[in-house]
Amino acid sequence: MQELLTVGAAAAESGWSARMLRYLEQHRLVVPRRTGAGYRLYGLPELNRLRTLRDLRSRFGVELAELAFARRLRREPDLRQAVDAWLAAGDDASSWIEWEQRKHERLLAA
Amino acid sequence: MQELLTVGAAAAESGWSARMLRYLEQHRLVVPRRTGAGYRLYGLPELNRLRTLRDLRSRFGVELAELAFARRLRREPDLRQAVDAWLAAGDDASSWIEWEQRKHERLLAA
DNA sequence: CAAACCTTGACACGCTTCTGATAAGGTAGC
DNA sequence: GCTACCTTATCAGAAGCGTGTCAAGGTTTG
Repeated sequence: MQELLTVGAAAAESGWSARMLRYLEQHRLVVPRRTGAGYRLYGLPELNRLRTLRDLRSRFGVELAELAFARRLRREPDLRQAVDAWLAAGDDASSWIEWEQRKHERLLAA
Repeated sequence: MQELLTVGAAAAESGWSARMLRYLEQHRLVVPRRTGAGYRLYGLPELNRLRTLRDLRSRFGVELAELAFARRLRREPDLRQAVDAWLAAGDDASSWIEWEQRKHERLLAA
């Protein structure tokens, strides 16, 4: 029982609120196991996951939906390819094709 | 002047509304250049981006915020690494699918 | 100059996410 | 058997997204 924290203790330990721990479980982001009577029990792996998740959010402002999308990206090659293509096409006017085209268009627009 | 469309024409051509074209520009997803007086001018590259963006949304249900996040992922190595670490640590993968599925069910329920 | 565009800015609506609060009831340990 | 915790369920509210719409004013062009 030393390493297993109940929800309130895990909340205090991890910096989340107990409410949020339940929310995170509901969305299967951090799922603790349960005691016979249904109490949540958080072990070291869960606590680590809670901490890193917290870090992701506070340092980078990452939302949960965005994490889910990153997940999709790595397991759906079609999607990943489509997104990469789209981003590569325009992300910073870096493409000289586009650059050239703009030059010509600018001449025409004068 | 043939290839450069003003916002209304580009809207008609691409299937977005003019309002959304301005919205997309505001979020730097598709940024047209401007005429001297400030009119937006959409060329072929922009029209293509608009079309492929529509495709991304309809085929994969990608939201704009998610695309923006994908863009962040390729620009911010710290972020990318942190996210990858989190995803790699996430053993129980099946749960994430469920999360996404709920979202799609909600979208379909219209 | 008048019509038909365009500009920015704002308000508004419906929907989703995240978070807290509160209620009604079960469990553990002294 | 009290007390302090836990459970689920529900209501509430701030903030953001995707859109439409309207207002006040500039531009192009016939």
